Amino acid sequence: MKISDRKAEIISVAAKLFKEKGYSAVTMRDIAHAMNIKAASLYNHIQSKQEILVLIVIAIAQEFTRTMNEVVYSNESTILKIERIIQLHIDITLVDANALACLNNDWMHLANEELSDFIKMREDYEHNFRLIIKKGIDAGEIKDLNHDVIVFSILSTLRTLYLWYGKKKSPAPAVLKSNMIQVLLKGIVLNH
Amino acid sequence: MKISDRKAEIISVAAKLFKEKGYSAVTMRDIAHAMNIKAASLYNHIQSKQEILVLIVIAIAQEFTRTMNEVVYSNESTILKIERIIQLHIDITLVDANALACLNNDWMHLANEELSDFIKMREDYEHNFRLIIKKGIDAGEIKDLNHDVIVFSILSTLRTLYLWYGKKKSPAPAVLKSNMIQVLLKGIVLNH
DNA sequence: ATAATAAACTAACAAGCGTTAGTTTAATTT
DNA sequence: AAATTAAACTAACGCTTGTTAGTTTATTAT
Repeated sequence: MKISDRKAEIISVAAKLFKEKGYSAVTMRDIAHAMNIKAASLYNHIQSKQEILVLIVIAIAQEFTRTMNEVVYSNESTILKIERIIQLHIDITLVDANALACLNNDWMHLANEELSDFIKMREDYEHNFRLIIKKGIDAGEIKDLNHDVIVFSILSTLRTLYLWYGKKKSPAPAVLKSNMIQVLLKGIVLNH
Repeated sequence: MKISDRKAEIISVAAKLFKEKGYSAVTMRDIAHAMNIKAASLYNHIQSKQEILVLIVIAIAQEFTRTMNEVVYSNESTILKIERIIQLHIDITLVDANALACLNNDWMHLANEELSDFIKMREDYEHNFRLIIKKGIDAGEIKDLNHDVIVFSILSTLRTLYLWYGKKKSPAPAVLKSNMIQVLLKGIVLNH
């Protein structure tokens, strides 16, 4: 089941519109108009509006899941694991900020297996990240603060990166990464 | 122009539904059904679906604006200013998590003056927070890192607090505050 | 040249949308 | 008791929604 160029184009255009107005507020006629065709013509390439959302969201969710599974049980230090998760979010933000917006805002409009699959993946992702933090605390690498506060402070920053970094892509990715490591791991106050 | 109890109830119920599915996906019949009345009956209390959104979003946006204006030019230290902003977000999250979700996800469905007013308020808020950070860096209180990274790392954490803290309200607000100050200002790595 | 295919089109559908008009019911005020 | 009011109701409106059916057009393969 390969995805044709035209189908990929529809998905890309739809993702951009979904980011701007949300899945429910975007009509098939909106998507068609953005491609200079009629709404009915979209159905030569896709099966339904739902399918577009599924293809946008699930692909990215799987990419997050795959890398997280690779990181969580590796032999690296906690710091290095977190750095790899930061890198993961930056990479995906650079490649597909629009799809990330859909994943964050429109996942609840998935249905049936896709909805439960997504929720499972999201729960696992948070669970694994919490595991990394827990082990870091046990190993004396991370401060013993409330786990939720640590987990969601970092995750929410990474998850909403697309909101401000998606458009301008400044500073350069490498600078962004090192700055985020500084801010998220070592804080922002100067100790003198 | 006072808001009657019943009108407030509609706004509250709507905010909860908007949080779950987004403004566009929630119908007037959904809201009515959640109140055990018919959709047409809602119009005895409100003028339109739009008005509900406006009342939810603008009230909270103004509260953020008011406190930020109070903080930004005060004579406190940068650290204390940031702590007051953290407190502000925690307070509003505790009182009205649903409305915060609307503000974050559905503001783009505002129209006309309300839309431009909101965008102005949001820009001003970010601008003022950036100003706090800048002055903190100049004063040698804050590390000289990329301003956007600092601003959005903190803001995105505060803005999405409702996602995980809204329901459980654990840890207690005071603990949450001190932990967030720790994490956001001093980082999470142990230095030995 | 002919056939086959991909991808656009027009027209229309049933369902759902926000909203309005007019009416009924029940509580409160005079 | 009568009048007023608040807040529900039924019924319907014009419009938009996602989607289907059948047709036309242009490109590619034989």
